[in-house]
Amino acid sequence: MTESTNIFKALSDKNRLRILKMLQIKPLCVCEITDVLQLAASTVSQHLSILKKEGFILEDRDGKWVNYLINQRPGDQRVSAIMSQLDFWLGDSQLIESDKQKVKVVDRFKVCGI
Amino acid sequence: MTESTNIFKALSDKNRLRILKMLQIKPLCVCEITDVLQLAASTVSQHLSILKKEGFILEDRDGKWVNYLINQRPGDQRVSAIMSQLDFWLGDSQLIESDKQKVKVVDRFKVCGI
DNA sequence: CTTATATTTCGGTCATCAACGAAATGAAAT
DNA sequence: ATTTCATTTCGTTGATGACCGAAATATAAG
Repeated sequence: MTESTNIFKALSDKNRLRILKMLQIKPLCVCEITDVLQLAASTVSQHLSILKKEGFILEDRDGKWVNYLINQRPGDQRVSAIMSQLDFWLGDSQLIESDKQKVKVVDRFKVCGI
Repeated sequence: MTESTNIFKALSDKNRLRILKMLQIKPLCVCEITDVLQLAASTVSQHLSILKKEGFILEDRDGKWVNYLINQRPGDQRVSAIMSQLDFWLGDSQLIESDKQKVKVVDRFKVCGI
């Protein structure tokens, strides 16, 4: 009996919304996201697993890295609806802007393995 | 410093979604909602206050009753967007259908003051 | 094969939230 | 004014969730 998950619950966490916005810039690996959000890698991994389970993102292993990226063809129409207008749902905050800047310059060879 | 509330958080609770669906049938007072959801009146009151704060619903006092109803002109565009297609966001479950039936026959003069 | 790095899983802590009953408030009826 | 009923507010409890560090896993490099 697959309990139908509430799609809003996956989006009720601010850091998960931040991750979605970051991935709209470009695919990122866990440690890059960790560096921007300043959270433990295990925490970020948990958030990513929730977003993946709901169909918002996909993972793509590349050697020892796992890249996460926006799912361009989600099975759930509601997911497409939200992702196509994420700015509308989110509103642009100072924090999101700051994340964007960091994502643009983040370099996994510098921030990983610290 | 009005902390911008996450609109998804207000919708992340199943019982609050049930309430919104019920109010789409007709305005209801607290004890009617209490009767359908089978929750304590204080709990229902709390849910209603959250939905009201986010602009989903309005209250309209009528003597000793307080009727709650869908806000037809929400200030927040996201609220209108969700409410105009609530079925799309929610999906129709067995539980929601059952709530609808109960709402149609509920009578405040019978269920209140028990 | 061993080491190093990236990630996930696990176990635990702390904060948040839904739920309740009791007490307080609001509004009518007696 | 007092009682009655609907609702809200308050204080508490139990469940859920975000977070962390440590241990386990996966992959690449030496």
